Amino acid sequence: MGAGKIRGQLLKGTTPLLVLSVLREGELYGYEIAQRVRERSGGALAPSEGSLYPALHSLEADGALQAEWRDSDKGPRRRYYRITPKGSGLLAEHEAEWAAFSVGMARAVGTRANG
Amino acid sequence: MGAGKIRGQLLKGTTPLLVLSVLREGELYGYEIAQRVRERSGGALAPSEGSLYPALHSLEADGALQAEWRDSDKGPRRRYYRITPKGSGLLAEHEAEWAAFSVGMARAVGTRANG
DNA sequence: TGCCGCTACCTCGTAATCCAAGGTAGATGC
DNA sequence: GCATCTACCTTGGATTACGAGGTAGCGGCA
Repeated sequence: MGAGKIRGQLLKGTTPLLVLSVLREGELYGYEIAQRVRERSGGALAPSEGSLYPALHSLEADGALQAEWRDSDKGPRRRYYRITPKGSGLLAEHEAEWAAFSVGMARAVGTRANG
Repeated sequence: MGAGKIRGQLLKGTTPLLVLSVLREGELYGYEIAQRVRERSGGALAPSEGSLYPALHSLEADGALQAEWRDSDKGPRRRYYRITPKGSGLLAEHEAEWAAFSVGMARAVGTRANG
């Protein structure tokens, strides 16, 4: 069954990290963030809108993101998100936490451990 | 290490994988499983009893674990858990899912921890 | 005897947050 | 008008981690 999307509990807590991480590239709007995450993860990760938009609002409320409405030539207006200095700090924290977690999992599960 | 245990949402969905993984070594009882996970992860992961015991019961109900009460020389009796063939299959699935998730995260975030 | 601390099991309520499904709305094509 | 695509947003149900509390046996200590 190969390349199914990851769904369910594993994604919990990673949405802010994914959002902040893709926004490091520059400004993006919500719909585009979802596509970018899916692309960059090779299709493995695809946070749904029901979790993406609340996460964006939460990050904006925390001051980690700065947002702005802009009209589009075609289609509805878009809300562009940009990472703030505070967001960069938060990203660093999330990255460190993910790294620690990932290393801990690798050791505990040990499918490929050195010892 | 032990600077900070991973807590909260990141652990979601990983408890069955961790339990099955440490039980690959052989029979263990619940309290011991928790200690083993903590040791093997270098202190990074420490599922609490409030999540460990429900997970054990759930895995046993699914037929992934086989359990047996035994008296102890000192202290209360212990419930020893052993992994079943079905549990081994489930472990393989969880490992594959974790691997896919971990790789997807590494690609999306750009922070590699293992492999 | 009584109390405390350790091991070892279990359950409950709260909190987080994911997902599916549905809703609003503009632009385009038939 | 109606369907379709983009793009935003909300709601309700489900999963599950955690803290706090409970039951119990054993040993140490006064």
